[in-house]
Amino acid sequence: MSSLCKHGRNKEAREVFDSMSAKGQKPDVISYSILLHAYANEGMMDDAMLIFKEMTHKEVKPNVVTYSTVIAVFCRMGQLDCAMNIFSQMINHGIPPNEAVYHCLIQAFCCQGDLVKGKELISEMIDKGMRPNNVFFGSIIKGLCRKGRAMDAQDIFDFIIRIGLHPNVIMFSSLIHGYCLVSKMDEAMKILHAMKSAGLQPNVVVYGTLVNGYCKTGRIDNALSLFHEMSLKGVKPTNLVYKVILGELLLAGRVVVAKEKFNEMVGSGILVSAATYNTFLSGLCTNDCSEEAIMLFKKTHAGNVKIDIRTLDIMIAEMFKTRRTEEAKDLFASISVIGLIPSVETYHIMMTYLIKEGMLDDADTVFSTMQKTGCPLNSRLLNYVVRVLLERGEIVRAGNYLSKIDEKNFTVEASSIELLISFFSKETCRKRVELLPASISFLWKLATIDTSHVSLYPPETLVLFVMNHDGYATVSS
DNA sequence: ATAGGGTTAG
Repeated sequence: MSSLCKHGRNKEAREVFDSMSAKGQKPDVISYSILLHAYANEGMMDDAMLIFKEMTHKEVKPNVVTYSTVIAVFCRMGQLDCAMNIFSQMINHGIPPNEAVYHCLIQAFCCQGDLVKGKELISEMIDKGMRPNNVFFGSIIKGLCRKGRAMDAQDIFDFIIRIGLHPNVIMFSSLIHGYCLVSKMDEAMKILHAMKSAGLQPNVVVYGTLVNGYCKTGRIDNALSLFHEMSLKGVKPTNLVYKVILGELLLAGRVVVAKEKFNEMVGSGILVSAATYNTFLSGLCTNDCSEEAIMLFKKTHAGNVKIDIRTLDIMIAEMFKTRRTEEAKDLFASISVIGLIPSVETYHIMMTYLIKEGMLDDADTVFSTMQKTGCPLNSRLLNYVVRVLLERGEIVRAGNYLSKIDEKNFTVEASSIELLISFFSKETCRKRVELLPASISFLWKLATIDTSHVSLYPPETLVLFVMNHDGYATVSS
């Protein structure tokens, strides 16, 4: 039964359980507890409670594990009063609660109830001779911090120091993270100092948390100085810390420093993830350093720098933007050679730029390749393609992609409709409306009626056309 | 069989 439950096969476990009863065997406390726990784990709280009730009927005495599981069930459902009832019940039945039971309750009271009651229970368990450890408190502090309750986490933190425990690096970093989450960077820094005073050496997670916190609050120079302090202390920044700081530097337009940091990272020999590399490359591009990005990309293929499909997306787009159409096409062609798979985004970039370059047949070829490879089509791509085609006056091709939208039951986005309307409002283009697929061509009349928010078309079929505020057009009759 | 630590994710 135990192994069945472990593999999520609760139904079979239940069958084993039932067959035991059928054979006249009386399931023991452990069997009941296993089943109870399995149900609780799957969120089937009602079934779990039925098992618990069944035990009392069959006169199987719940033990500490059974109670603990039931208490956990109530705590998870946020029914703390019920949890406390079970807690009293077990004490009345002469079963002393253990650490697991206290942990459940304390965690629940601290994170979703009364902090004072939580602390009361902590004192109670200490009085009973149990020594809650750092792991135990760590999860409570994390739970509070996750909810943005850094001050309450601090309260518990101070409390455990008062009762003579020594928080470790992990607990300090949890609390620091808690303050970072609510943008209280000064408080977070106080904790860093407290940590140093306690004789603990901040590690890369602590520094990384703070660097990230400073970045997210726009205090990039503070982030940089911590970054510096970290290196001085011999704490090696990880790829992720670099990613955070590079992203932020480039967002702030600090290209020179970003380049320094990038070179430093590559030079240090750590593995540079594709995500970090992409952050750097796209940051360069948004800071008008496309040429540099392209040069870098061409030389950094090997070594400790990883690439992924997103890297190629960025570079293909950049090559188009810098009029390197052939190189863009070559790069696209090389994707499968490198062993990567183009994403919808890749196809999106290829098609829209090819159309903008007037290479319409190439764009169609890319589209059919996409269909052949089974890459899932999305509405955004089709709408985008329709718009760039319309902008070039390519009605027939736009019509083809509009039919695809229809076929797939996607929505024609409001901006696509707007473009259709403004295109066909031009006297010279009006007649070309018949080049559109029938399902779409009705739109041209809209242009002559009303292009604002609500229009009625055509009067004889009463079709209501509404431009939603979320940017989608809906047509209903 | 019960509770059960940390930072950044296009």
